[in-house]
Amino acid sequence: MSPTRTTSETAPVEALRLDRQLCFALYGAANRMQRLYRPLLDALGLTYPQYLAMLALWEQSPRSVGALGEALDLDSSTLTPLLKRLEAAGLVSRTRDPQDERRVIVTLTDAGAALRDRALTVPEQIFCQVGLPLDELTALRDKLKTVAS
Amino acid sequence: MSPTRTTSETAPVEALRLDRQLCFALYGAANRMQRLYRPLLDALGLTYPQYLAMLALWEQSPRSVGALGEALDLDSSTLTPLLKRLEAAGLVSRTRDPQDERRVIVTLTDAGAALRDRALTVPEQIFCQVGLPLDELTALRDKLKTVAS
DNA sequence: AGCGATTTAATCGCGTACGATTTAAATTCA
DNA sequence: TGAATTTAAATCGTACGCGATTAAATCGCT
Repeated sequence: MSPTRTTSETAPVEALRLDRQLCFALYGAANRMQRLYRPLLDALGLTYPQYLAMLALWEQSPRSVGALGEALDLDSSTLTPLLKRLEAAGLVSRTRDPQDERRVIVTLTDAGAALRDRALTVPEQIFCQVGLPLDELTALRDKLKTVAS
Repeated sequence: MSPTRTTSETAPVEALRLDRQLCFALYGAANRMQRLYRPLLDALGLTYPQYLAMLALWEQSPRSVGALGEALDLDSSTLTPLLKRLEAAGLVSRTRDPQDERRVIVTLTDAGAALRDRALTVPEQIFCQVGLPLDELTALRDKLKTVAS
């Protein structure tokens, strides 16, 4: 009755089991979350990371690339192309800081500021699909903030 | 004493605050986790998603692309190029299933199976850096599995 | 003032993710 | 049986992430 041994279900090494990995749970949840947002953000003409950048800018608008990167934990090699696309979409402007020409200042355009109104319903729509009670969601979010940071 | 009004800290719309978003906590934690793994996986010659694919294959080796995609929640447009790179690295072989020529069967090579030994210490090394007690890590992992799935 | 060190973005290369489409093989069923 | 449908992978295009490097501006120090 021993299983056929053509497949190598090599003696379960517990430490390496996929379903035991926090990293995989995180990876999967992050991917699924992005898929959940996609249809809503498509309607706004934003990608998921662009949406996060807009959230940051809606909170505070003239910001340097560096400050934005700090807030999002992304560096300029990721942000620069993303911001150029937001600029091409007419949502932000990018100008050198006259006080310090190394810095690039990102500012919401009127269209970028206005887009916030259309984004207002997004969080609620996502919440409904996540399927966690608010208190658990909050606890999960706060626990995630402590992971490897 | 009101703040200067050149910056548009537009009246805090609670629902859109970055620090309130589960999606952003997830996004950040997933990115940070990947950065944590990078130096360890570099030593194994694997990327992070490749490592996850190898975890799945170490559990069960001849698997179709579809079955692997099911396990990882990825589709063939992501997996096919990834698996071709693992094949180029000599860790897996890819062959058409003779029983059903639509299917491609992915099998660990000897080198691929052997790599598991060198991966054995990875989970422990990561655990030390994540900074969560085991019971909290387990609870977090299991909660993540329920998110949007 | 001058010059090396530092800081800030941008650039480049590689490897994902994924929607949309394509190709080929297997299956259904008229 | 054979045409239409379904299924499995591959292909293609777009947009990340990020390590490594580069370029330009500023700072620090004598």
